[in-house]
Amino acid sequence: MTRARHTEPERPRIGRRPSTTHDELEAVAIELFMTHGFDETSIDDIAAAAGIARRTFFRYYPSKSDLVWGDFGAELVRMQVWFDTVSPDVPMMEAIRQAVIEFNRLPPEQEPQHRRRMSLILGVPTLLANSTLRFAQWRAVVAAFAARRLGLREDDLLPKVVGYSALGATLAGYEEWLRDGGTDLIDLLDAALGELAIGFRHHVRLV
Amino acid sequence: MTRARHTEPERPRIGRRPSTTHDELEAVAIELFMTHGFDETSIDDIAAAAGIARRTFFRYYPSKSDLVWGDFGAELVRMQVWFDTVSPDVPMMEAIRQAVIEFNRLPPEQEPQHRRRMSLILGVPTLLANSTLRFAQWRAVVAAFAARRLGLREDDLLPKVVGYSALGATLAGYEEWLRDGGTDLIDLLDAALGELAIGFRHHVRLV
DNA sequence: GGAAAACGTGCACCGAGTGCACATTAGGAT
DNA sequence: ATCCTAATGTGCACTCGGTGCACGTTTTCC
Repeated sequence: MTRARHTEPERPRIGRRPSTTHDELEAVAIELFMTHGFDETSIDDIAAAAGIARRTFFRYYPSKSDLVWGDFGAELVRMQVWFDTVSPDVPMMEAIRQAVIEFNRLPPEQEPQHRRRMSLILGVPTLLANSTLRFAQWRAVVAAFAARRLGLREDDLLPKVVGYSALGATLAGYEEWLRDGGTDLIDLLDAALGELAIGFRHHVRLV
Repeated sequence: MTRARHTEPERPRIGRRPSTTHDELEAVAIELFMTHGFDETSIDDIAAAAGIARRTFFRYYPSKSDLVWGDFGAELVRMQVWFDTVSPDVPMMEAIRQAVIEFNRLPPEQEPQHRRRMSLILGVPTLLANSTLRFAQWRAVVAAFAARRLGLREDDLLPKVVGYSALGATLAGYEEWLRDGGTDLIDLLDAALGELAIGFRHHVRLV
C-alpha cells in the first residue's frame, strides 16, 4: 500500500534521460485530483500541468487509475518474500498482523501524501473499482501463506476467507484512519487485525 | 446475486411500448460475451444482435458492465428487509448464512444462465473491477445488520470485518462452484459460511 | 562522428458514455 | 376521429480514456 518505484535509482544508462519522474507526476496529478476531483481531471490536464505530452503520460502509467497506486507490485513482492521467511513459530494470524503493520508503516514526512492517496483510492468510486484487481493480488499473497500454514491448497475455502478477512480488517482500519484524523494508522491496523485474530484463533481448523 | 427486473410486469401504461426487455438483452449479450469475450464485444455488437440502436442500449443500462448484474439493487433491498425481520433468536452468523443461502437459491432452469453470469463477473477483470461497488453495497447491508446485533455503529471495525468475511466466504463458495461443476451451489455456500461462523462464534465480542 | 539505446511526441483511430433534439407509438380526453 | 400527452426509440455530435505506429530527440559508447 505504498509507493517507491524500483526503476528510478538507476543513473548512468544509455539513451535519453527521462524528462520527469513518477514521483513528480504523482504529486502533480494527486494535487489536481484533490482539488478538482478524479473524474473531472483529464489526462490532458495532468500532462499539461506536468509539462509533458499526453502520449508520454502513457509511457509512465498504463492508465489514469494506476498512477494513484505508485509501485504497488514491488511492494507486494516484498510482502510475499516476508511471508516466505517469517518464522514458523509465529502464529498464522499474528504473522498476518505483523505483515500488514510492517508494510503500512512509513516515515512521517510521507504521511500526508499517503493520506491523500488512500482517500482517493477508497473514496473515488472509479478508483475503488480499479482497486479490486490490486486487492485480489494482495489477498492471493495472504491466502497462499494461510494455505501453507493450514496445509490446504491456495484455492480452498478457508485460505480465501482468511485473505478476505485480513483485507477487510486492513481496509476497515484505513477507513477509520481517514475519517478520524487523530489516531495513528498503525494502531488502528493493529487493533483491526488483532480483533480478527481473536475470532480466528478459536477456529477448529486453526487449532 | 440474481436477476429479476422490478420494472417489467407492468403492462398497460400510457406511452410507446418497449421494443425489447432486459431479459432479452441480457440473454443476447451474455451469449456474445461467452463466445467472443466481454472486452471484445462492443455495444454496437450487442445492439445489432438485439435489433436496437446503440443509443437505446443506454436507456436500458447505464453501462456495459451493469447489464451482467441484472436487477441487483432490488435483490439487495429484499435482503435488507429480510435482515430487518429475521428473528432475534437466530444467532448473527447463522442469520447471515441463511440470508446468503436464501438469496442465492434459484430454480434449476435458471442455473445455466446464472452460471454464465457469475463466471463473467468473477472471471473478467473489467467486470470484477466494476463489481466492487456492488459488493460494497452488499457488505454495507450485512455490516448494518451485524452492527445492530453487536450494539455497534455501522462504521465500526467489527461489523465491517464481518461484512468483508461474509462476502469473502460467499465469493469463495461461488469460485468453487464455478471450478467444480458438480457440487451444488447452496451446499458450497452453506459450507463456506458455516466455517466462518465457527470462527466468529468464539469471538469475545460476539459471546 | 557515427550506431544504437531510450525516451518524447504527434497522428490516427477505436470504444464507452453523454446531452440534446426529434421521431415514433400508445392511451386518454374531447 | 382528433388532439394532447406520456413514454420509448434513435441519430448526431462530442468528450475522454486508451492504443498502435511512425518519427524525432537525446545520450552513451565505440
